[in-house]
Amino acid sequence: MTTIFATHHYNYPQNFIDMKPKLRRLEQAIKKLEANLINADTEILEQRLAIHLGLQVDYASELNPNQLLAATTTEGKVLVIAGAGSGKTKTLTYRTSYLIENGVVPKEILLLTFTRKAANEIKSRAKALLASRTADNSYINGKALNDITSGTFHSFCNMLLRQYSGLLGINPRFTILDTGDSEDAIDLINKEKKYPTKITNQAFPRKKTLQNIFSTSRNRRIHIRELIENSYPDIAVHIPIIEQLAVDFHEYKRANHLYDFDDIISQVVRHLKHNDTFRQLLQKQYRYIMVDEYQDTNIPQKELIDLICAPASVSLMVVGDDNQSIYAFRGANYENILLFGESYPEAKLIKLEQNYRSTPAVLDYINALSAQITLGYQKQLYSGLSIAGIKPVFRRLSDETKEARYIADKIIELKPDYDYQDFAVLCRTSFQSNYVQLEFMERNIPFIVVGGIRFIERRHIKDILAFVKILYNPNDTIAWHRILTLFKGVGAVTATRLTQAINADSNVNNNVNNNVNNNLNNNVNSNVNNNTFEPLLLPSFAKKSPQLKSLHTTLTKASQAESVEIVIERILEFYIPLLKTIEENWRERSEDFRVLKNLATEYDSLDKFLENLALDPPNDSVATAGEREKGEDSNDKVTISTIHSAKGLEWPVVFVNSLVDGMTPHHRSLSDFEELEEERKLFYVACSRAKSRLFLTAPEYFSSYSGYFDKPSRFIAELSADKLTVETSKKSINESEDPIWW
DNA sequence: TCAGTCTTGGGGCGT
DNA sequence: CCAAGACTGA
Repeated sequence: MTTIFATHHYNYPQNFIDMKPKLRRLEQAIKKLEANLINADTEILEQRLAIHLGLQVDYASELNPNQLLAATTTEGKVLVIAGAGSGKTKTLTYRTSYLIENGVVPKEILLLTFTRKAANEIKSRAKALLASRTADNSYINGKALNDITSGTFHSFCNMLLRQYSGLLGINPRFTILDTGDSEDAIDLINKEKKYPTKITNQAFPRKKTLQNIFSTSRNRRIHIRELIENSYPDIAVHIPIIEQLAVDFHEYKRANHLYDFDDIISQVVRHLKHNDTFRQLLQKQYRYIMVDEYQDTNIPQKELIDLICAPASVSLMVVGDDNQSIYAFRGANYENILLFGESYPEAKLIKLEQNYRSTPAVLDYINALSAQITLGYQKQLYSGLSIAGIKPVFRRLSDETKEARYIADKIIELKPDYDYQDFAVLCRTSFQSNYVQLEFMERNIPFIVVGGIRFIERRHIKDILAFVKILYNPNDTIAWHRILTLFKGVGAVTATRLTQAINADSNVNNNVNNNVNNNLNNNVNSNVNNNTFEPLLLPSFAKKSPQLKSLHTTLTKASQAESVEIVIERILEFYIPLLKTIEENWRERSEDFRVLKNLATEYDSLDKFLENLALDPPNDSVATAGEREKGEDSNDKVTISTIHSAKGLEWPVVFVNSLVDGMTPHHRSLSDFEELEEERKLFYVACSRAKSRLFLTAPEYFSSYSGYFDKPSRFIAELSADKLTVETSKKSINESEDPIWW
């Protein structure tokens, strides 16, 4: 095979520990399930549809044979391998409609996805499908679909915890800790406990590392000791303290009605295991379960599904693409999809391989990438298009700025044939989008940024939300701590004491409230008794800062507000003067508050507001949100996105930049076989977003504290040369010679 | 106990 | 290169 680069130039290290035993087990599971592959057999399908002659939707003519097979296979356990662009959402939509048309009660359907957007899309498309044909004598109304339970794993479990709080014996008024909140909590506990963390020269890990260890340990079911010994050997001396801290952290969250992202899933799993009534209730209610993006589930999520689907009578269809598992860093376990046949020996396998997205030239490239992935179900995407299209282009440029300039040039060059919204620039890290953003600003190319530093992670937004959290859950010690330490004169020690004093009070109030009524509805669901904040006024605390009295007044006023928006308004009256004293760019930051207030108008209760911000955070940049307010709401913009955020989307013209070995694949994943495979899949996801044009670019070098990188990405280097066009300033290259730009 | 200064160490993707 | 931690003086 002729590769693009002479391989002797590029010796990419490959010193992995022996993966063979693990790979062999996975291979066997795959092989076993491959034996249960079912293919569209027209005769059988016709029979299947003939039984229901009165169907409103013409499934057979609107779906291809395998899509039809998937949509009409309604019983048992099924894995659908849906390649990129193979009409996965369409298939799920038609399957939903088919279930309803066959008399399945919408309440019995559970649809789990990874983004709320995907869930809503399937539901609303199915609704439209049925509604559009119900003009005459229909027996079904699209509205019935509102009763389908759909959402992300997190929103589903969050709903269960609140709805069944009585049965589960928990307080439904919990608040959700995001990753940053969890880190703060861990730090706080660590400081309070005063464990001997400095007895050796080896520094005690930071809160971020600790949070990561705790989360990974839970999501991958690895004991902390083992995890540290394998992945963080430097800090092994601290294992006993870290293990103790994990216990403390857990108890702290339970005591204060705090749930982090992992708790939301894991606690439901725990209750499902131990509470027979709860488990049977769910098994009885959800008879038809569909799971999207199954390759990205983690162990607790898989357990959740397995527990509900344990009875043979519960129908389960999981859909995914093992080539696109790119979330191992947050605990996703790519083995779930590969071992499906091991969990369900009777399971059937269906494959969707016809691609409706890309031209044959692009498809040829992504099939070649797919072939480089070591492990997975057999698949070969094919196109129905007869025109080959244009091969992907690879271009190397001297640095990141030139790379951005090249992208801008190309967009301007192609603009006559496309709209701005037809272009996307996909970056490995959100940081890399900065160069592109700068260049686009200079060149007046309109753009929207997806992913990256998110709105709710900004300090001032988190501050405001901390006030709201207190009003909702006065036990939210993390929020209290955050607010109290804003004041001059109040530090960690005073904040902790004050928080404890308040907590002692509100715990009493809470217990009373819980026994009486879980559904307080007088105002915006505030859980606050007026005396909850009394400790702020105690002379011993009040003398520390005059702000504490104002805080008391503010919280009391806000707790009586009649809408979420007014709650925010009251908080801002207090907070903005404070912000002026701590941030020079307070004016700039204040812009964000308008966005926050706008968001608030969409909610009529504090819990929905907080819940949605935590579980489905807005990821638009504030710049775009501001423009939208000003009325510049043209959608004709180039998308700049991380590859992760681009999953599931498509554009006619796609640019993937930073294709230097060390950026893509990321240098932190080079020494681990599985992580490297995931990087490869990430590149596969990026390339398979393109419909007709794909541009791959790489700077000459990339240097950072972690090293100097100057080889082109191995993912490009290892492919046969005829799959893409290498573009140079002099047009094409002479294959026998090293081009000057190497 | 707080807050300001010095030092070290970590930097990725996101529900 | 920036942010989080350690140190230190008030």
